[in-house]
Amino acid sequence: MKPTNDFATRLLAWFDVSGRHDLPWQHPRTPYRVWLSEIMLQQTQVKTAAPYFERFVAALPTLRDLAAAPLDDVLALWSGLGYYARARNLHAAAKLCMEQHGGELPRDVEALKALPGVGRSTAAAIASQAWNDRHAILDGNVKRVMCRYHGVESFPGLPAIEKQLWELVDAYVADPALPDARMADYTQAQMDLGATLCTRSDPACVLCPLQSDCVALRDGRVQYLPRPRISKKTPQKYAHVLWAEDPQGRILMQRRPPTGIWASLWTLPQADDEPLARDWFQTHLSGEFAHAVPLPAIDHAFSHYRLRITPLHWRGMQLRGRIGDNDALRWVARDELDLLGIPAPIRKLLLTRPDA
DNA sequence: AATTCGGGGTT
DNA sequence: AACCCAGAATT
Repeated sequence: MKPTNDFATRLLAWFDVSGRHDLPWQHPRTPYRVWLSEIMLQQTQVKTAAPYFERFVAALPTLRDLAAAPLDDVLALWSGLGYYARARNLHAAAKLCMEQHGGELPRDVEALKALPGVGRSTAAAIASQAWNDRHAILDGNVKRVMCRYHGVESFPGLPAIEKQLWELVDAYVADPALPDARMADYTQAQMDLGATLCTRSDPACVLCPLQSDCVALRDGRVQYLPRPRISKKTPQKYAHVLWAEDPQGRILMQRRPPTGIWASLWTLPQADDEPLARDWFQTHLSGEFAHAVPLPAIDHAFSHYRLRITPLHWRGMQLRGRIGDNDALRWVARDELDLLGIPAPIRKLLLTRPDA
């Protein structure tokens, strides 16, 4: 626990030679693009987020554009990326910046943390990368590096351990040998070290600039640190979805409620079991429920439960009465699907073409 | 302090 | 199958 060595100096020297200098959000590196990238990269790998980032900034190049866009457009750009609260928070934060910060991101970590979707680490990442301000991050990469470098033998997600890790990174970032002008590089260097060298499995310790005083390497503990969280098995849940097409081949889509899983996204009408699916059908549609064509079940895994989705398909359906022309239930043509935020497994299902 | 939010990739 | 990943908000 001696943050008085040349941690930052060695890390920056390594970064200059071996860091990542061509990530999409680095050219140009504007506050808006840094912010967007940090939100997209929460619990998401660079390789996954990169194409979404390119598409997003092409459609909404500035914070002003984002604030002015309909939420449905933002969710459509996020569709398939997961953790959709990030998209809703991003949109709300953009509007807040328009009203309270003159259309710009605030250059202040406390104001950044007050934005929805921005916590302590993300605020520090934005401030350091956008303006070279002196703030320490503590993301998954830094936690892994710190646990190994200091030989932390407890799961880093525990509040007490996390507090200890924050104290460590705060001490390192206060090193006078770390120049103000290099704070953006320092933050990027830590993430690059964790993502490309000090990886979860099979880290390249032989190439590491910190190998001379890494506790885990010294003690042969690298492959055991950081310790994993205590696992518990995830429950199995079930859902029946109703895929109804009208005579024009349009699909009946329903907007999910603003809270819970897939909040505010568009999906097929869904029920917990088949009797409830029948009830929904008979309330909303005219036709014969028993004429449903069952399609193969889809197994989808979330982080905290597994979901088996059983689709039922009908053609030539129409709604009862006048229900349907509203913001939560409507017929959608196939070529309009790209304009909606749709969960990945439902989008994948709709792209298959059920047989006659 | 524990749970809730996705989806893709790795092992 | 289990686990992880540039975490934050909610309860």
